[in-house]
Amino acid sequence: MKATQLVWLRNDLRLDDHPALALAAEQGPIQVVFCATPEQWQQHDESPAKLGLRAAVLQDIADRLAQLGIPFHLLEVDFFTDVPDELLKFCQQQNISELWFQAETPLDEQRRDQAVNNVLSKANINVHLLAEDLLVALPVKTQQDEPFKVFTPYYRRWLQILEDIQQAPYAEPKPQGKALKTDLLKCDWAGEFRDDLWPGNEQKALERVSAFCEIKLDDYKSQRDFPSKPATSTLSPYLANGQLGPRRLLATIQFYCGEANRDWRHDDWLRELAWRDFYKQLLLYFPRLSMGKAFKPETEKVIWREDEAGFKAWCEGKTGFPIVDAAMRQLNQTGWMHNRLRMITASFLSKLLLLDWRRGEQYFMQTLIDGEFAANNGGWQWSASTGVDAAPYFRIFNPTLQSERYDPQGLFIKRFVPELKDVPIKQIHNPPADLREQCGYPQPVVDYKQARKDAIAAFKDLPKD
DNA sequence: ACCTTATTGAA
DNA sequence: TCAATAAGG
Repeated sequence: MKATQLVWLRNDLRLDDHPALALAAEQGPIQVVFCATPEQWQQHDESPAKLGLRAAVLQDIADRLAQLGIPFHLLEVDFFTDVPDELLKFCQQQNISELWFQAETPLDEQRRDQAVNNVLSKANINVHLLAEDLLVALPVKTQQDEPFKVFTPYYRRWLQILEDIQQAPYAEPKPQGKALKTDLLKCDWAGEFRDDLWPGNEQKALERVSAFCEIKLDDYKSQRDFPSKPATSTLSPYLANGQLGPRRLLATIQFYCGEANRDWRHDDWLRELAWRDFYKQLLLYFPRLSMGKAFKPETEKVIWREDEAGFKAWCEGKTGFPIVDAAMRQLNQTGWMHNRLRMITASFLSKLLLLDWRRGEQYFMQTLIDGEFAANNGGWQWSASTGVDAAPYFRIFNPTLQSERYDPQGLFIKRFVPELKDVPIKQIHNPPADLREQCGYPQPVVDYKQARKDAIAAFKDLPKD
């Protein structure tokens, strides 16, 4: 009789392409557990939308596991620090001696996993802690054995390694017996989310990957920067909860690039997946990133402004800069924001309002359905010029120019800022004062030229540590 | 993964 | 006036 293998799901909520599930199932019959930690999630600013999607995904998994005859258990405690004892208790009750899970890189998660490893190992439970589930989980290091601090060289090395280690997606676990009764899970912590935009269903997520690669991969590079066009994958909410596995994404890219006779290694969307790996693995080497610290120590000396009215206007999409406001309203209404707009709004907060980038980072986490610590922190520090491979401090987005370039017809603005729906194209990017008055649209909260000068001055001559 | 300003030469 | 280009934040 083979020993029962317990698979602990965390941010990898799927059955397809799941290393821990697949490898555990080779060893014996499996059971699956998820441990909710709602207080901890709140401390980490996880948004209601993200938790809502998570609950839906868990229900989908529970139902499908029941069909396969695989037992699923939902545990709940308050904090990560409560998890080791809860898992130990569960293993002892169920007489389980093998536990499988995949690493996560933020510091609190690393510490939780180490504690689980210690507590369960002491109780003679074998802990199989697999690598973080990235496309390239192996260390990607320079010739000097240092972690890369710039994306482009990281990406070159990453591509080389990826070619060597290419791994096919893992198959979904096989049926393990008669179907079990399905339970309705109790997830009091779940929040509202746009399930019309992101169904909490693994099959639909996988279909979206294929549809995106088949229809949009060719034009991704040329179209991705226009927020009014549906040119991006919109898969990030599924990546954040781990509803899609990285090998499945790579295999789908390779399949459709092959069909189109293109080299998958030059695919621009794959490059975005490399950014995801880049930011996640950085947390292993630079714990200060998980501690609210800037990557560049000298930028801790920047004196950020105190401006509650400005912050509130930014959050609510009432800054008087149409593209910024449209972007923030897209975030508030859907839980998602187009990537180009994330850069524009982050630059606006950290440079033009000169507010501490951590405030923007937090608001994004509290609102985004795809909020994910590594990428969110990485993106904000890039924008604020405090991070790895950061934009130079003087690289400040001009919201009006960005708007003219990437929303030339004002279509995106009109979709989310209805006050401006009748404003002519020529004036939509920066309407004159009297027209704003007529439309009931706010005047600009900052003077762009002056704000730009102030931002450059705030960063200039910082003492090097 | 940016923007401004100065300069030049053409309309 | 205006587009193209270079330099520098």
